[in-house]
Amino acid sequence: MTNADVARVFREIADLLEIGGDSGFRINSYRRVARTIGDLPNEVADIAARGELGKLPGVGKASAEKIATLLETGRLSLREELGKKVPESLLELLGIPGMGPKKVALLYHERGIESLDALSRAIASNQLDGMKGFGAKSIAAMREGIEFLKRSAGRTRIGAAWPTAELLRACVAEMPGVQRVEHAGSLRRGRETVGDLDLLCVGADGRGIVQCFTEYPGVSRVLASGGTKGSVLVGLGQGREIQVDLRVVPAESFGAAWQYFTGSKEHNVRLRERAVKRGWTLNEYALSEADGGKVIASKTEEEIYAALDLPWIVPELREDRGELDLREPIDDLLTLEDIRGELHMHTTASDGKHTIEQMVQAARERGYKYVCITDHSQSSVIANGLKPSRLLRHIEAVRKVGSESRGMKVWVGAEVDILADGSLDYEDELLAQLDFVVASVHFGMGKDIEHNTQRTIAAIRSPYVNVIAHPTGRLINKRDAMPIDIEAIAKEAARTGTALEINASSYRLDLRDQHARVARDLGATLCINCDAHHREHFKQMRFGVQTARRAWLRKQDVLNTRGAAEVAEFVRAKRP
DNA sequence: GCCGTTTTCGGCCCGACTGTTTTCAGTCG
Repeated sequence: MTNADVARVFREIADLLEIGGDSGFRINSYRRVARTIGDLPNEVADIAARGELGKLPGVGKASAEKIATLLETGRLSLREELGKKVPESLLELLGIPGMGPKKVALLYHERGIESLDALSRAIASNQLDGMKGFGAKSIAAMREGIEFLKRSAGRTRIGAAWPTAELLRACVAEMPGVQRVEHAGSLRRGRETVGDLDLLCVGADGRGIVQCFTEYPGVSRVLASGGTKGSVLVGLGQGREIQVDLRVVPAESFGAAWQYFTGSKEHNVRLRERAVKRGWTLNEYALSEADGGKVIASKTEEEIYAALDLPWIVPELREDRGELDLREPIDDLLTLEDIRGELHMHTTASDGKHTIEQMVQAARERGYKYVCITDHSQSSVIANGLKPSRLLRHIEAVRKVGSESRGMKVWVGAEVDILADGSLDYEDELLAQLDFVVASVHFGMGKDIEHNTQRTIAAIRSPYVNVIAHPTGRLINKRDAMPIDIEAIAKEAARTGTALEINASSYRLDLRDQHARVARDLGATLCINCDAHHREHFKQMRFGVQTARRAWLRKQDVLNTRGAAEVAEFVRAKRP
């Protein structure tokens, strides 16, 4: 059983308990366990084998036993009993916006509705008419909700959501009476996917601004529209939609509101607990004395954190992953401005869209000090990988561009396939002619964790390999990460002086945040690359940097924050 | 079910919007 499997079982238990009307606190603890396991960078089975399940946050004696049973037998009696009490297909009904456990239970007990299809049929044949709590508007909302569920494929890649978010922010900024507007939610925290978009604005006439917002031309449906809050659906293209929430607050509440709507939910719960312990209460308007007492802080996030004896915590860290235990802010947390070059990109020599000159020019326009051209190796046939003879000519071509490049170092490298047995797609004699080598797996990812790990470690041990690119091969929302032992890989990378990539493409973001954090903790150097196949792809660096910040990476942890001479020294130190 | 600077029991974060049960429960974030 993978971590995701264990997490799913705990989530399903929580959902089923909720439909059954169990204690909210008990339900929450199952959700907490699901989240803890789902977030783990390493295998929960290894933690179980060491007898350390109870050390995980939110995992007590009862949950530890359930996890162990699940890992040993693949089954859990509580889960199976709950599945017998009510049909499992009820879980899919919870996905309908506006539909919660109480309504699902009511539909099941009073009308025997067990699935999305059954609900669609019941609505179509007016079977819900006269049901208590289900008026005409509720039924219409359910019908549209089912349609939305079919159109939306869950969470959206941050790269797909970002342009729409920026457009909406600019649009709200132009509305009459709006003084300030900012992103909040998981977009601001830089998560790899977002569930919805959150905008927060300062303005006096909330109702007027919300009204104006719901009339924006891109809005396909208005979900809610009140005096301080509006929710709408906006098209993302290709028939996909995303929910966008706008909150309007007075200027004096902006800090409290921004903190509140940035989340994460878990971070906020911890923060409010901290407030309660001091006899205060924290909401989106202010940190204040309990029972409507005087306001302690509200204007800025900094004031609120300071009142709770905390440094201001950067949004990417707000995940309840230990950031509230920090006494001091992390020095030198990586920023976009720290990035001085890119070491993984493609040209028309393999499957890129631009020539060497065009890619170099695009990097120059971003202010980079160096680039490395890394086209595909011969085994990547579909990507027009280079046979050795072509590579030799390509090396000459890149060196020529480099010799004519003023103020920016141009290196020649390759993205070399790691073959099934861990060997590389070019001979050492050829690799030795390159300035820098990126190695990666492109096929045969379906193997087990032991095989994948040894395959990657074999590549790390080559004296010519400088970066392992997209180490798990995942494609967000498309292909799962291949299982790897990140601790073993990170230790070997640290020992040999090999960097591990955070691929900044929003399709990949690989290593992901939690993996990168483990890698850094074990002493490995990270390297953030856009894997650009088009000059526009350089813009994805912001997502890679946010992922790195979520991994608590500092400037010194990242290879391409260093100068060209230091990068060259990183290579030289590993060569024979 | 979890947890502890109110520590082994008794708490566990907070408010907006909607529909409709006309005083509030359900859902959401």
